[in-house]
Amino acid sequence: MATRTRRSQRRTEALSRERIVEAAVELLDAAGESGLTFRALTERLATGPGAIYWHVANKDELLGAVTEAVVAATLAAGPATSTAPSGPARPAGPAGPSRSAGRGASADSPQDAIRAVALGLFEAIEDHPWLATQLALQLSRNPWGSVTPRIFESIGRQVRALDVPESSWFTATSALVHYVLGAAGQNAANGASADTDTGTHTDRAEFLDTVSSAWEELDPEDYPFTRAVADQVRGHDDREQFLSGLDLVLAGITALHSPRG
Amino acid sequence: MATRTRRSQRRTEALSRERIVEAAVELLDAAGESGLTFRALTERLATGPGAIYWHVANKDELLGAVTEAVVAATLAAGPATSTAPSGPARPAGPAGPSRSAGRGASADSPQDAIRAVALGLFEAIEDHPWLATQLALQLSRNPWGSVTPRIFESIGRQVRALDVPESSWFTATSALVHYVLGAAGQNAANGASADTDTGTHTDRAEFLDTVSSAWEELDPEDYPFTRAVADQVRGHDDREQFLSGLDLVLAGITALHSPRG
DNA sequence: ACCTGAACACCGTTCAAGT
DNA sequence: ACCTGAACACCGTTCAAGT
Repeated sequence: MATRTRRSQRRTEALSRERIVEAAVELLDAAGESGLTFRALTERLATGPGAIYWHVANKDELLGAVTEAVVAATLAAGPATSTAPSGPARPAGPAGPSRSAGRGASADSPQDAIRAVALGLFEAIEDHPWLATQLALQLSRNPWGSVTPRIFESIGRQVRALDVPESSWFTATSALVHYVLGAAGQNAANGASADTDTGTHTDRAEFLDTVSSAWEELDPEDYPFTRAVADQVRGHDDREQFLSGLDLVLAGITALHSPRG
Repeated sequence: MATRTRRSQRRTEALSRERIVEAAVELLDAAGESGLTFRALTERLATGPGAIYWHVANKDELLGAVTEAVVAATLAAGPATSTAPSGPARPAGPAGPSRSAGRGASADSPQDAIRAVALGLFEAIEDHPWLATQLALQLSRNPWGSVTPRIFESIGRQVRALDVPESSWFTATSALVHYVLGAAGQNAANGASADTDTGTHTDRAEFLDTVSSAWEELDPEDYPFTRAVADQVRGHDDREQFLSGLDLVLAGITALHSPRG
């Protein structure tokens, strides 16, 4: 239920690949991965399945197109021009005071530029939790598609600007991309995670609390580290945590490669 | 076709959760994610769906159990008892002094221990490509399950041994875990990747060649970096590449935290 | 307690037919 | 060229019924 927003312009616009992709994003955002079905799509677009299949080969291709569209928009725009009122702002968190601070102004150092790209992807995944899985699939299964090169390029250019020797470009860029996508993805699904056998989590704080508590109850013999770390899970600010990890990888790159530590 | 291996002990053993998990792993290994269906499972186990549902709540729980079983076996065993010397040792980055070297002998430094755990997961994903996606899902959607703590613990203990200050345990361990899972996952699907609109790839060398060629044909204006890096993709050794990236993250950790660089 | 198997609701995809 | 919509094969899941 509740999946019946807009249904206005039935035949105002003709069907097109773009309109299909747009509708698919809306369905994914509203109901997650399982919300995107050809049934729901035909209903929303007021057509039959055949019409959609004329513009798109199959569901996999549609998911690819959807992912590419969101990534392209993200990397073109940079991080949050923060789309106005999407929910109750951000949890704010104790986070850093200034940090990359600069909103409008483009980053000045390569490190800052990488942070900006990373934050852009982080926020895109935050807004579209389904994106994490799709990106992982694109990266591994379809590296010749356009989304992998796009992400690689936007981060790799800055790696080059870091004066990393060319022989290490691929390794350094890969490490950054894997961290960014992994960490952002982990953060993602939490927000909208549905019910599970453990209970139902409405908001993120409660979710983290559940995780933290579960970890604290692990066997002290087998899980001393995880137990010790459980408390850090509870209070942490996601964005902060994400950027700290990124700085770790950046530090590794400069430590191994930079002329000057 | 060809999915009809063993069908011997129809009623030799009673149905059990373990037998179901075992059969599920076999199906996943043989035919990938889409190969695991309750139909195929009932056929292989010579029962009806109801019997399976008596031991397992639903497909998600089954996938969770399957993932946990493989991870538990992997982390208990350590990396490849296996497959002889694959490739020329390590690139010997400038990093640590002695490097691991040791095969049989359990790792001596925390870095080596982390490399061992990482390699174990790398190889598990290599053997079970479907594991990459499942692990990502477990990490993000189900961190209170047992697989997340298990991975976290095995890597985190070594982070602690690295004399990282406690306030950074979570960040450092997260960065490592994300890198390991992301990089191993990227490597994974390639091996068995089926056909796509670009063609059909039987073996890995051909796959990499396709990717490399596709990247070389990108617009020089928009993708200078990716084009420049395309060649490195072709020749590289996966394991090598994987360990280099890991060393990058390790270098970042020691650079930021270690009493001694 | 454990298993059977028919049945249900739903899914991606096809295709002859229309305009 | 673009769209319709019935139909197909298949899926996860349920449940009355058996032992």
